[in-house]
Amino acid sequence: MEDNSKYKEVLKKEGVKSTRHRYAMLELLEKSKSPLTVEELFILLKEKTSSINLSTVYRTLETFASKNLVIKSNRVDDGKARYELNHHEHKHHLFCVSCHKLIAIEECPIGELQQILKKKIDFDVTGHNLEIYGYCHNCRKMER
Amino acid sequence: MEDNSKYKEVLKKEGVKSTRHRYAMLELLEKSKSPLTVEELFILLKEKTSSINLSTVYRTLETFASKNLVIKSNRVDDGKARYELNHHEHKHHLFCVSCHKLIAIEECPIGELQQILKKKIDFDVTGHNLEIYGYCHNCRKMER
DNA sequence: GTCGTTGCAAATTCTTTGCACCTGA
DNA sequence: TCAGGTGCAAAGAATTTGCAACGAC
Repeated sequence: MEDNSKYKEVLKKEGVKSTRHRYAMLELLEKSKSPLTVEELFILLKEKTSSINLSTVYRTLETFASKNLVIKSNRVDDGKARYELNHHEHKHHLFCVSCHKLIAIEECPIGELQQILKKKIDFDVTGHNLEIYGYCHNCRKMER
Repeated sequence: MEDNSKYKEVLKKEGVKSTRHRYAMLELLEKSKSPLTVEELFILLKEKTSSINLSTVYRTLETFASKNLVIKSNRVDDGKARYELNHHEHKHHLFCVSCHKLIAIEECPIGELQQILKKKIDFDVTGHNLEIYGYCHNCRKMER
């Protein structure tokens, strides 16, 4: 028996119904180390739960996004939207332009710049968005 | 008679053929103050040149992007890719969330991070994109 | 003449929608 | 009960592709 009380509470707070599909989606998104495409999440859901429809995944993700439970991004340039749980924490991702893998990193080089901007031009940074492109370890090996 | 010699040279350097469609595309992209969707560019092209096919626009933009003549981005969350001329200048922008002013800055905090990523996880950075949000000098004053 | 480029139509891929049925509150 | 959630099939939108004709070099 899984403990879905945490998710149940979250969903209730947002005024949407609790269903096993939604628990599963939140759980998978929470587990995932990087943003998932709808397709990826759909496949994981089919493995995890009995059955689910693609439209349901799309619709539910849209619902979640409108409640700010998840963050939708089109950052990666392959025409697929990606969703991640809104942890309200700070993380950036590396995107491998060869294999399309996303790698989360803890490093954030903005902090220092933030101070500089404040001093230099009195600009008060409230947020930022950083995307880094390149070749991951594996693809670098293959390119050699 | 238009002077396309500039574009001709660029195209030749990249080893692709020079055509009037391509001149028109480069010119329109150069004129545009903001990245264009394929559709937008297509409409402008139809006004400008006699006729052109949508697939040609798609194919040519892809060619240009692969030669780094243009930059493709999916920043805007409407499922449409946008293209802008690659001016090869490295600059970031501060975006004031209050007055919507864009401020260009020279500072770039990525260089150091790039080295770290290479050493730490053998990730080879080829590009990045940084957007910084906040309140500019003027709007800060008003907030006080 | 050759090979890259283009037009056209059809195919693909990602996403959305209409409608009937189902289910949680 | 009953409004919101879901499945299914079909529609829609953005983008890609196959192929024949065309045009730059």
